[in-house]
Order: sequence, then C-alpha cells, then structure tokens
Amino acid sequence: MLKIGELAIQAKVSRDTLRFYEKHGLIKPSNRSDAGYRLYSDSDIHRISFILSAKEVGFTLNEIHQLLELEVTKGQKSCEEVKQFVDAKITIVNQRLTEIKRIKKSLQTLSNACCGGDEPATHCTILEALGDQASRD
Amino acid sequence: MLKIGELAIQAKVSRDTLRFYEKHGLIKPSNRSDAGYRLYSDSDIHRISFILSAKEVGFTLNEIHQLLELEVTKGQKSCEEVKQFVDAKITIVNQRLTEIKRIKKSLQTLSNACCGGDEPATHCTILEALGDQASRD
DNA sequence: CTTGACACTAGACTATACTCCAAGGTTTAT
DNA sequence: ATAAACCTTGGAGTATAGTCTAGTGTCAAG
Repeated sequence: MLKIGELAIQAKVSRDTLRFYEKHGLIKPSNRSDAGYRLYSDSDIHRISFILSAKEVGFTLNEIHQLLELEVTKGQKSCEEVKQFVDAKITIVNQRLTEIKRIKKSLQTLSNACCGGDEPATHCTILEALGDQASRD
Repeated sequence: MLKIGELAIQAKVSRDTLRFYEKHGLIKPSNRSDAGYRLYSDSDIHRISFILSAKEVGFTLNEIHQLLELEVTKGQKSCEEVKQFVDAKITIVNQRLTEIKRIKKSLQTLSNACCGGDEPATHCTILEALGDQASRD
C-alpha cells in the first residue's frame, strides 16, 4: 500500500495530478487509512503509466477514461460494442501513426540535408523539407 | 489570393483559428486588400497543413512556431544550432512513435482477444491487454 | 511532546488552444 | 440600392489539464 506521495514518485506525476485524476474518475485508491489518507496498490502504477502513455499519444483524459471504463462495464456492454469502440480508436491511432512518420521524415530530411559544417542555415526550413512529401499527396 | 474564408475551407480550419494562429505568429497573410481584408497565397495552405500535422503529433503551437521560425532565422543561426534543435525534436518524435505503437498493439490485442460472438466483455480491459506488454518492460 | 514532512479538502489560478460575440465596414447578387 | 454574406477588431467565454494556496489534520523522529 502506497501513500499518495510514494505513488507520485513511482509514477512520476505530482500528488495534485493524482488527486485530479481521481476527481475525474481515472483512478481510485484501493482504500483509505484511518486518517483518511489515500492508499494505493502497485497496480495503480501501471494504470497511471497507461494514462500517461495514452495521453502522450494524443488521447484526452476523457477518452482514456472511456478506455479504462471498459473494465468497469464488464458484462454490461456486449463484446461487439467494445470491439467497435476499440476499433474506432485503432483507426485514430493509425492516422496519428501515419502523421507522425511523415513529420519524422521531414525532420530527418531537414537534419540531414542542411549541414556540411558551420554554414548558415540558408536552406533549412521544415516546409521545404516537407515539400518533398507534400508533392506526393 | 485567397480571402480568409476561402483559406479556411481549403485548410479545413475556422476563420477564427486562422486569425488566432496569426496573432501567435504562426501564419501571416501575404498582404491586405484596400479594405483591410487578409489575402493569402496557396502556399499558406501547406503551411497550415503542416501546423495541423505537427499539432496532431503532439507539438504545441509554441514548438511549431519554433520549427517554422527556422525559416525566418536564415543565416542568423548556424546550421549546427538548427540541426541540434531538429534532432531534439526527432528524439521526441521517436519516443512518441514507440508509445503509439505500444498503445496500438494493446488496442489490437483487446480487439482480437475479446470477441467470439455476443459474449459479455468479461475479459476486455485495456490494462489486461497492456499487461502482456508491460511484463516485457 | 513538539517540529517537520506529509496528508486532507475546497477553491482559486494558470496555460493552451480555441470559439463566440458585438459593433462595425465591404462586397456581391438580385 | 439593399440585403445577405463576407470581412474587420477587440474582448469575453469555454474546455482541457493541470497547479497552487489556505487552512487544517496526522505521523514519525529526536
């Protein structure tokens, strides 16, 4: 059982963020101490790690909440409903994946094409680097 | 030369968003009509498309501004400086790429593993799906 | 047995990225 | 020539995701 400060360190977020996530239904302490202190289990570290990953990938806390809710609605939602919801998310993730690869490529073009030595960056613009790809649209 | 409403349609953003981006230095109309109307060139469509892509990938408007600024600082920043800045962004993009693949995989696990027919989604939780991967950390 | 580090709640404040509104001027189609 | 549809600015309002403060309570070490 971890107190909020301990979990905060493990999960690399602030205590306030943990309380904020709780207020918005994303996490819930396993129980409370006599004094009312939140007590978390180790599995909460993974839960928060998931929240942070999903956030990084561009999901809002609301969407993440829905994803985590799938756990809670056990037996209430039919499998097909869950599948449809998740498949919709996969579509979004795929789009984002395409987009991020495009950006990565142009950043790499920019990084590679621009330097020989300490020359001024006369031709270094992302839009030029991206231009190679834009013409492929 | 496009008026703001025309550009808005082409770039699939609102007029307000275009004015907002201008206020924050991300775009600038090529010139103004006699009446003070903003007039944009076709290249602005690509610029906005870049902004939207970069945003989707998780860059803030501030970071995007910096990326676009590389164009403006021609000859003032040495190539090495630009390269370092861009390489730092590539590192971030790579991290995000890893993260998004991880999430995608667990969403797919969730989608595949959970359904045979209309069974209740008893074992459908992302955290379980993610667990397979978490154990590989 | 008190001091310092930590916990609690409630609510105010911040940053980011829009989005909407008011009050007016311009353009265009009928 | 007039109404609809567009443009202008400035400023207010919204949603998201925290972050900070105040006032108070708890616990562990010296």
